[in-house]
Amino acid sequence: MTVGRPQTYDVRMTATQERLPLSRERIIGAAVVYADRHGVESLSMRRLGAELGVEAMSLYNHVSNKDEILDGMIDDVLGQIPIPDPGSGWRAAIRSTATNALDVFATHPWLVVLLMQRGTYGDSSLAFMDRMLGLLHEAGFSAEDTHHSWQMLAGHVLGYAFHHASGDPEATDWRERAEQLSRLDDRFPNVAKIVPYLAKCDFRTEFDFGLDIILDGLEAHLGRHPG
Amino acid sequence: MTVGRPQTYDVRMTATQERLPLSRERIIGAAVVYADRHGVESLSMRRLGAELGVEAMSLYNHVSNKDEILDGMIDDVLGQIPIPDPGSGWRAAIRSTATNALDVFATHPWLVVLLMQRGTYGDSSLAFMDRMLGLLHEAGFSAEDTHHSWQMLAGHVLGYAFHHASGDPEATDWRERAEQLSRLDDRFPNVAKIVPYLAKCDFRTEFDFGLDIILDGLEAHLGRHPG
DNA sequence: ACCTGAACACCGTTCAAGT
DNA sequence: ACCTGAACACCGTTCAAGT
Repeated sequence: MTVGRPQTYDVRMTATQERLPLSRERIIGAAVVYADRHGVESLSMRRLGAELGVEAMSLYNHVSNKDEILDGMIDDVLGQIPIPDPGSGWRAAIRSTATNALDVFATHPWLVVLLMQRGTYGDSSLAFMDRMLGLLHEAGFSAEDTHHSWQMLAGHVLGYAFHHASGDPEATDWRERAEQLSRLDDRFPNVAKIVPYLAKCDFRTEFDFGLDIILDGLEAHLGRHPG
Repeated sequence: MTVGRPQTYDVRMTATQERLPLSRERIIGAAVVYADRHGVESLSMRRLGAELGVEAMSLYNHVSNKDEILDGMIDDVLGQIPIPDPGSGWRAAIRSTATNALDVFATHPWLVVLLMQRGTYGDSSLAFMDRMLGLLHEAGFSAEDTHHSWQMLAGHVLGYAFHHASGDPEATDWRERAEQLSRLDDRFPNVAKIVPYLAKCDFRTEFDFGLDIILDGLEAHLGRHPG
């Protein structure tokens, strides 16, 4: 906070020194950081302004809407998903991209919330989708099967991202939840039976289990219906 | 509205006649209807009160929170998913249940939003989950694989429900979106390529395509790793 | 016992006013 | 050109007051 503070006692000086000029990027960046820390639901123009040392209304000089900030946040983190390397074969490329995408969803749990609120047809979503579709089409899938495969893979990632993000972030974690569930032996016996696996099982091994089944299925389908 | 209205000109009389006594069920029922019609995001205590011909504050006599209403809505619609018939084999039972679940998500697009906000470990969610886990376990899956399979199926359903619910409900539908997308030929060529299939393809055939791949994969896995 | 009006602490957003 | 205070129409929720 006080790092780089100039040696002067003029309060206005230090204030202006510490306050970089506002900009669209700085606002969106601050919004991402805020949402990572406190969740999107508590992100408000007033609070975001305070975070930037500025009144809420100042934000409207660089951004026309709260929605524009939200869309910007989506673009920001979706852009971080690495571009797949098609050289190593479609299956490996798809697999690593799905994993990378899940990583982004895991580090920014608000992403899946915003995608639902704001839709999945923003520019960065489309760009990402386009690369994946291209990969599948080049692999030999027909146009229709390319679409089906994409939907399936997207469904898998979104489903897991959803599951990971669901519930309020302040709430109990997996282990605590498992404790609660185990008390419900008689009401939900089958749930109780898998609680030990809930507790020990890694989220990502689950994801990979399903991902491999999907990839196996798609590969087999491609063999039977080459484009 | 005016059905069964008594033949009197006393305004207060007709008002009290038309207004059934408030109750938790009536409030939650009205909330479901309101959300179906106008979306959850615009559901407020004041508006819900108005819908019931009552002031917003009256609701607090039958419900302690807005959150209690939201949880009640989830319970209400999840309870509608028919219980699977295990007699016809696990695969058929799972398949029909997944389809029935998707139907519920499709008729109540707000459900996936609320599940994300409120978490997936409410009573009705657990009850549904317990039945599915039981089905899989009886089919011969190990406890661990039962869990994996459930997660995968839930991921598929939630992923598609998510995709169906994403974007604001007032927005353009599939065909209009496809029109917009087709204008982006040069920026997103691969997206443009599958637009015709987007437009004509039924949401549910997509879902079934993926569901069958998942079921095939699980069946094969069960053959290799019987519980 | 149930309903209500006023109030409180919040929202997003507009707009005229300041520098 | 950028920032701000006051204001508007909304939130969920509380509470004392009405019947």
